[in-house]
This record gives sequence, C-alpha cells and structure tokens, in this order.
Amino acid sequence: MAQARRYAGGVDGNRSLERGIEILRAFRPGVDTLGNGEIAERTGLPRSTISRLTRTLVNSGMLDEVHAERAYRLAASVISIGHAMRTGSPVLNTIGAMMRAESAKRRLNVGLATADRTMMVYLESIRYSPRAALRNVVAGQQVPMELTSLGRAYLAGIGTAERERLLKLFRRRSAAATKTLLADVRRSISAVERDGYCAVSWQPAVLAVATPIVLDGLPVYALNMSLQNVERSDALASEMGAYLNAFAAKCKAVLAGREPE
Amino acid sequence: MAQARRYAGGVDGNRSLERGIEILRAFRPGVDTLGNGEIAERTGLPRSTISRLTRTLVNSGMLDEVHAERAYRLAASVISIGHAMRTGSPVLNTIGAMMRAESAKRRLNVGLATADRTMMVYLESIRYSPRAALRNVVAGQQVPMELTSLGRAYLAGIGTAERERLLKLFRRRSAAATKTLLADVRRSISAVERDGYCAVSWQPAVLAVATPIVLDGLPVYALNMSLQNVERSDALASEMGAYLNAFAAKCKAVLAGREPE
DNA sequence: CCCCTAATTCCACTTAGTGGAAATGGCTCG
DNA sequence: CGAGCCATTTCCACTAAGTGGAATTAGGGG
Repeated sequence: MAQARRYAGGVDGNRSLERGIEILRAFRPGVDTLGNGEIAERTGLPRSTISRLTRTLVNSGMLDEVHAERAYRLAASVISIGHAMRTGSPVLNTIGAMMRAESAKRRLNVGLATADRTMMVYLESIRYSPRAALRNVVAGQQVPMELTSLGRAYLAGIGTAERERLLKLFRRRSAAATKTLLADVRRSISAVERDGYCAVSWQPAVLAVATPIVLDGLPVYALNMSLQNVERSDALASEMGAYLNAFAAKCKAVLAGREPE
Repeated sequence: MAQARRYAGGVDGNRSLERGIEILRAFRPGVDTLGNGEIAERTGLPRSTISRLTRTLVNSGMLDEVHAERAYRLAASVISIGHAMRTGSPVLNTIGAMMRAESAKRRLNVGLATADRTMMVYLESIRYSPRAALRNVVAGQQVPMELTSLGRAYLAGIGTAERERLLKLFRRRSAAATKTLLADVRRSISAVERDGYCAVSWQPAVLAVATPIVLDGLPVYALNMSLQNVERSDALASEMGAYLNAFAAKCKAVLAGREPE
C-alpha cells in the first residue's frame, strides 16, 4: 500500500521544521510561558529533542528565555512576521478601510477572518463602541469554527471534501452535544446558501451574522457583523443580514476589480 | 580553536528549523508573495531544499500557496501566534491600558517596542489623532534601531557587549553617513543616561522621545511618545521628555509591583 | 549542605535530510 | 496549436545531521 511514507527522502517535508512550528503553536492565549518539560509532554517528543529545538528557536529570535522559571515565551519577532502577513494580505488591504467605514456607519462590529486549522482567526476585528475613542481593533484572535457565524460561513464557502473533513474533527472534539451541534452547523450552512448569510448567537447577548468571501487563488474568508447587548431576534438578524449582504457585495465588486498581482 | 562546530550532534541547534524560520522571515512588508526561486536566491540555499521546506510550512499552515503565480504568502496562522505573543506579554498586559489613557490625556502617540535583531518592533503603537474615531493601534511594525528614539533608548538600556555588537552591524549597513550617524547614536545614549530619555526626529515633522524599560528576566523594552506635524524644538522635546519620564516612572512602579509569575 | 527534580549534554546509531541531476509541468511565442 | 524554454519538483545515492536513551549537570528546597 503506497501510503506515502513520512520523512524519508523528503517528499513529505521536513520533520524538524514541522516539530519546531508545533512548538510555536503550543503557545496560545492563556499559556504565556512553557518550559521544555511541558512542551515535551504536550508534543510527546523526547526532552532532549525539545531542548535542541527550543534552543534553535531562541537563536532564531522566535522565543525568549525566561530564566527565572526555566521557560520560554514567544518573542517579538512573531508579531513582526504577523504584521508582514497583514500588510501582504490582498483582501485586508483592499477592504480594510471599507470595513472601518462600515463599522462607523452602521454602528456595529465588523470582522474579517479565515481558518487556522479548526479555528477561525480574525485578520481584523473592528469593535464598534459608542464611545468612539475606545474603538478597538484586534487581529489574530481565534474563535471556534463550529460555534460561530464566521466559522459556519467559512464552512459554507469551502469545498465539500474539506468541509466533511472538518465536521468529522468537530464530532471528535465535543463528544457531548454533537448531534445537535452538527445539525445546527448544517442548518447554518443551508442558511448561507439560501440567504447569503447565517446568524448565530454564540456568546450571550451577542448576535452575529456572517457570509463567505470566495476568491480565486486565495483562501476562503468570512466577513461578519455583530452587535453586543441585544436580545436575539429574527427581525434584527435579518436587518443585519441585509446590511451584510449589501456590504459583502460591495467588497466583492472591489476585490474583483483590483489589479491582479 | 574550539569554534563551536555548527550542526553536528546538536549543541548548536537544528539546521532545518533555522532555515525554515529564515524563510518565514523573508516575508516582510513590501514582499507580499515569494516563489521558491526568489527564496532560494535570498537565502543562498539550493532550490530543492527550499521546495521541501516551503512544502512543510504549507502543511504546517504557516504559508499559503498562490497557485496563479507559483508563489507563497504568509498564512493566517502567523497572526494567531502573534496574537498569543501579545496576549502573553507581561509588560504589554500591565501597561497597555495605561498607554492608551496616556495617549488620550496628552494627545500624542504612545508606543512600546523591543528589538528584533537590528530593528525595533512595536508591541503596540497608539497613534493619537484629533479625530479620535480614527485612532489607530498598530502592532508588529518595524523601525530601524539606529535611527529612532525607540532604538537608541533600547541601546541605552542593554549591556555594553550587546550594544557594541549592534553598533558594529550598523556601521556595516550604511557605509555612507556612518561616522556622523554613530556619533549621533552615542549622543542619544548619553542623553538617556543624563536626562532619562532621548529625542530624535527621524521622520520629517515628527518629534519623538523614548526611554528604556529594563526589567529583570525580561527583554529590554523602550517606551516612546511622539507628535506629528511639529517643528523640532528643544522646548517641545523637553516638555515631552518630562511627560515621558513621569509616565515611565508610573509604569515601572506598576511593573515592579505586579504579581511575579 | 545535601538531596531531589528537571533540564541539558553526550554519544553511538542510523534515519532523515541534502543537493546535484533528471524529469515534469506551465507559459510564451512563433 | 505545437515547440521550446523557463522554473519547480521529484529522484536518488550519500552521508552528515539529527535522534533519543543514558549520563551529567544545574537549580531549588528542606
């Protein structure tokens, strides 16, 4: 059986690099510092291997040592690479300004996200606040794909094969409310196909609507609008949905017309 | 001479991982996409090696393929790691809110940065704007260490050995105005030692002052304040310097008192 | 001061990675 | 529409680079 053999000759990639990236990924909001021991535990790799890889990451400037607790922390380099990513994103570059304007005009939150494995990650999330001076722009935050309008819009935008692969992962993840949850996800996907958007109230008193943005040769994105401190109501959802559809149409028009690189 | 031999047995780290990181670093604002060829050129590595490493980075979710131009782009994962970095930064967590407040109170830009090799990278840069609704917060942007108040404050905050190492690199970089520039840098460092801050007008009509923040067990940071659209004047510089010193003192007090992790 | 825990270095083994050469695949121009 | 020309990917023999268990060292607490 020609199961592509991992790591010999190189058709599958590079093991050490893959492991090193996995180490970086082990840091997430909530785990500020990690020691070699914890990393070894999480990754299941021998401690000596981790020791060498973390040393390399320190030398490359991706990790800072925290001597006091014999641990590591993500270094500032990672945000400069993150900044380069945002700077180079053709979608964000094209519609970022429009998103800000729309947030101000409609007085609600506007966000753009795409997938990172089974999470959605915001390229930009503009939090509208009546006290405009406190308006907040966040990038890089992750939200679960299966629970959010953003994630479900994304699922509606990608191909069936990839979608089924992801749904299988969600089933594995939350053994609990699986049946209901998956049905709910599929309902949202149908909603996108029917209405152009889906509405989800993931967090209490937050109503969000989202729609996919599918462009040739680029990852699938999702655009959302949301409002805090509201009761979920169908009327509100369809009002926001209409705004979102209109805005997304405008974005797609601009994106289609942008200079091909 | 026992020059530590690179890459055998492993005391020096892992070559493939180092190379992979270097590939990620090759993307920067201005170079949105890179093909294997260009990467090979920039890094001096054989194309086959690059081909394998970029494949791995795609599989790990750090790069997206751009089929149309047979090239790669940084993927969204990098900003989620960047977000984790900011989230986990004890300094930013402690004084971020204070920085925002100070920017509003003093009506000027406030920034926090640290070094990434020979550049300073903003953990947060709060751009004050009279039209408060347009206020902008940026993270990850890089500015040259030797030309900015931020960088010179940083140089004043680190140890002599590291400082001299960096100064040597600057000399190599800009063969031109080297003599004057280096003298200027040293003057700024003395200013920090004397006044607590240094003032630099790197970009036309922007006046900036900065001061180092040195904490045990953490990288050295630099805090700055700046104003656009002003004539450089000593009076203004010392006014801003006074504000900065006062604010930095407040920050240091809070930072000293924070729960040790 | 000495023990105990955890990280790091050592080292023999061998697999995983390397890079030159060949093959493939896309694109352009005739 | 086909031939030639890039650039990129795959192949493959070679071997050095990486691995991970065992020994060692370094911290931190009692």
